[in-house]
Amino acid sequence: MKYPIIQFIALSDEIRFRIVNILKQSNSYICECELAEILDTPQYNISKHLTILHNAGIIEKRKEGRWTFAYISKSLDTFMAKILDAFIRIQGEIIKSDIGKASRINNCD
Amino acid sequence: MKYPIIQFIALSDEIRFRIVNILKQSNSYICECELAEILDTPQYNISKHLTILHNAGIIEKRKEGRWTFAYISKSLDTFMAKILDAFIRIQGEIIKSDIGKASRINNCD
DNA sequence: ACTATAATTGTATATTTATACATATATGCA
DNA sequence: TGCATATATGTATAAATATACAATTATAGT
Repeated sequence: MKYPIIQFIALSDEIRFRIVNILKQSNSYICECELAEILDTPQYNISKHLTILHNAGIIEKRKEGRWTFAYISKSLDTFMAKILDAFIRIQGEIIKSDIGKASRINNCD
Repeated sequence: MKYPIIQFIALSDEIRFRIVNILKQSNSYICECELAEILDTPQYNISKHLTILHNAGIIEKRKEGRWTFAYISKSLDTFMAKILDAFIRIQGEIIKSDIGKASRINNCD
């Protein structure tokens, strides 16, 4: 792939976009199993989507015991963070849901 | 589709991303046949991709005689324009090509 | 060691998407 | 009218992607 569209590909799937939205809006790191519950999809599905998001540099993973927590990449280029900020803010009306269902959430830092 | 990912889908294809890149960097409107030449792909392919980009609100079309000129949507939400600006600028090193091949180009306004 | 939970990975299937091909429409000009 | 150019569209195929299923690894607690 010659052109840098990997981030757009990563965000062009509804489940992946919702994952990013949840992580961004909650400003937390959330474990995989929790995402599976919130998004009502099998855990292996989340696992594969997280890999795609991670390869695009959008999220990071942190393993703690049995859990793998995902969070928005801190080393994410500023521009990409701004893109996500702007996009989520502007489209906010439509994507307000998904937040508030999570219990196994930790604040970042 | 519940979540607003239509723009990401539109930009997640290499040919479509290159079309947008060409239109943005040239700041012009370019006819479909020219895009087909530049991108070395059949005309019907460009036609279908332009439809997808148009439906996502990213480009507009203007018909003049036999030609259909495409250009970056002027009514495009500011945030989306900024997203594209930022993305293309930052990734610029990789996507400098494609520009300069076009002959049937008109300046916007 | 055993069990339960969380995550990962490989493969197979289903779905989606892009492309190829054929054809149709529309315009401009001789 | 006839012909060339530019675009659009319907359908079929090929390619890519997401999902389902099965099996495996890893960790924590009993």
